[in-house]
Amino acid sequence: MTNPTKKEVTHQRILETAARIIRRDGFDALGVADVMKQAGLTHGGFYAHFPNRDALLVEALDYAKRTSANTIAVAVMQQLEQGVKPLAAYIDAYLSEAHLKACAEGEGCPVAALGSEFSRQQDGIKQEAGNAIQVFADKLMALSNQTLNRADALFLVSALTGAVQLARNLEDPQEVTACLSSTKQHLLSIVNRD
Amino acid sequence: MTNPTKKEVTHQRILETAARIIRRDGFDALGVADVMKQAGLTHGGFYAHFPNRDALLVEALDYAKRTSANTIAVAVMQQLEQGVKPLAAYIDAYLSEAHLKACAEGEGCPVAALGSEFSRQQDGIKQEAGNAIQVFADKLMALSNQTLNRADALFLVSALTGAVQLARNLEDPQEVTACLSSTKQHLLSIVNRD
DNA sequence: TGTACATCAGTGAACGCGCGTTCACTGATGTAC
DNA sequence: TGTACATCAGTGAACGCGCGTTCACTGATGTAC
Repeated sequence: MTNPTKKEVTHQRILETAARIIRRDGFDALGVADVMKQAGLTHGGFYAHFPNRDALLVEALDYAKRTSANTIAVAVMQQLEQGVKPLAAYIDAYLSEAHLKACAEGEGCPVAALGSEFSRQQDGIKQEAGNAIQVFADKLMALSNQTLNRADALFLVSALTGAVQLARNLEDPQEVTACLSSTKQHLLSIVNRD
Repeated sequence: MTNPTKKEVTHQRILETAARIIRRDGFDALGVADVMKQAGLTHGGFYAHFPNRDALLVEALDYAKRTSANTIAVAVMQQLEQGVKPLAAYIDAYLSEAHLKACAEGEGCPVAALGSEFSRQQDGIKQEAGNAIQVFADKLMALSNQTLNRADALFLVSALTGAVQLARNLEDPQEVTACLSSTKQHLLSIVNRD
């Protein structure tokens, strides 16, 4: 792990900016000039970092996948200290208002933020999306101490992402809470059956 | 119900085309010239039917909401004749490979097809989306003979749409089946607890 | 240590293209007498 | 029933604008001797 060059630092900053934009505004909303401007650069330099816009999208999704875990990890840690089981803690954190807010700001789970857009993107994005889902399912299985099988893990992924997405589309705050807590309750009761 | 004018017939055809495009390719992918061409017209005439592109998107989503039920209704009917309970039949049809295919062709449930895009669109779309979710939840409650409360109906909506979305993002056919059948199993067991 | 030159990272003007929108026009349908 | 005119539904050329991409250039950093 040698010191990163100036260019590598800039590259990371562009990625970080792009990862936020695609999660907050969607793939189509990302403009080359816009990303560069938000990263404090001018648009011309973009092609020294990426061959084209498509390549940035793929790298940005990968970056989002690798870093979005952090937001939730903090909340999980807090619960673990209180003796809550790891998987239950994760479910609780994923379905929290804090994660909902993070999503709106482009810092939440990319599967929830972009779930319905993956299938319309270039192959590279579809592959990254597939990988993100695998990683997500693997993490849930690991948190369950391997008591969860793959099919059930996929169910959990779909229920978690579906709930966050639906909650974001409800205007009434009471219904948002109802959707989140109802999902939390059902998933925990399934998970606690060991 | 008087005879529709020629213009009204054309208007419907544009809507039908647009409803398919937005569900198959997303809101951003809909181009005015493209819709008109697919509807057998030239782009110039568009503005005699809609004030602008945004207005078409809203009307098209409304149209999608009103008509997407048909695809599933057929499958539900078949099961009802075999004595399956209405809500169970609906869940089974919604999580079928047939519905997955319909989604890919722009004829499936708009909430599953566009779930992660609603929150980034104009207010009119957000309202239509909110309404589509309400209608969806109401339908599930009606099918359950009102044994389902609103919070649980919202959970079902999120789990159903989440599962279809996730299934569409999995490449491995075995995992697609695993995701769908695992969700089916869990939801039915929740629903059958009456 | 100082000078000359090469490389690096980023700038900003310019391009081509697609898309939403406008508008003058046309051919077909309907209405008045 | 036939003629004259108005309205309707759609056509296609043209516009302005934004966006992805290219490229000649610049100032800063590093290297050779």
